[in-house]
Amino acid sequence: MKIASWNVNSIKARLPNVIEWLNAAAPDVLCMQEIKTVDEGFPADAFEDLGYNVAVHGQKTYNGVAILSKYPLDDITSGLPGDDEDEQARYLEAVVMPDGAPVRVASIYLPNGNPVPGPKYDYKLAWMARLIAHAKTLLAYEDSLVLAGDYNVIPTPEDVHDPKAWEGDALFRPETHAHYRTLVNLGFTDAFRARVTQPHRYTFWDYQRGAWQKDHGIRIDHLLLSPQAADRLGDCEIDSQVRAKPKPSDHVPIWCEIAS
DNA sequence: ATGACCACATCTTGTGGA
Repeated sequence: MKIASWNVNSIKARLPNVIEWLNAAAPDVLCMQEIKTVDEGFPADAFEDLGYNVAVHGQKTYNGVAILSKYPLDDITSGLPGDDEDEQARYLEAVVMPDGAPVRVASIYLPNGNPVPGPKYDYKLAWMARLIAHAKTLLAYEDSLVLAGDYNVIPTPEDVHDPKAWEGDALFRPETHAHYRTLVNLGFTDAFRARVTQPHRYTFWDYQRGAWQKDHGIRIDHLLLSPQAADRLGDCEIDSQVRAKPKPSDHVPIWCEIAS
């Protein structure tokens, strides 16, 4: 099963790009982030026409996540558990059954957290703490689990063009790294790093300052695998060339294969 | 040339993104 994650930065602005990529890459599952629309505004028909089932957790203007799947989507959870007051649509989870064995998939849009310090950074760290707590629950199921999404975390200095320029940023701060390591150390495998050791491979290039042309990027979109999924990991790649298309998102898709 | 983006809202400018 091929599973992908892509922060599309508005599904309405990006629909042609997303359809073109789906036709070329043919993932079985696509987790999308920053769809920037309510559920009713999501172009589900366009994806159903391509053979996908659709689950959406939308929000007006900001955030919003979705999952497309060639297989039916069951046991759907909308919103990250742990805070009933949290209105932001940043988490959607579902179970797919490609061949009799369940694969649980989550589409994650982790808060950016800038500026630091401030309430946005406090929210980021609190959100990460909730994700850690929920991930513990999910790992206890001992099924294949893929936490896919835009983590807004640059894991190491090798994952950014100019580490010095990012010192103190919410994506690269020590507290951010500590939370991210706590999550990974629950037993997850970073699918990309399990397959590609080459440094300076990125999933995001800013629209500004010619970042794409200069390859000034950051690696912040990640596929975290439970042990059961990691045991079945095949290829993992970043489809960087998507960034060179007309009207691109500032993020590109990352995908991996999970064998049956 | 030391700058340069993009998407959304009900808008001609501010906010948010990373």
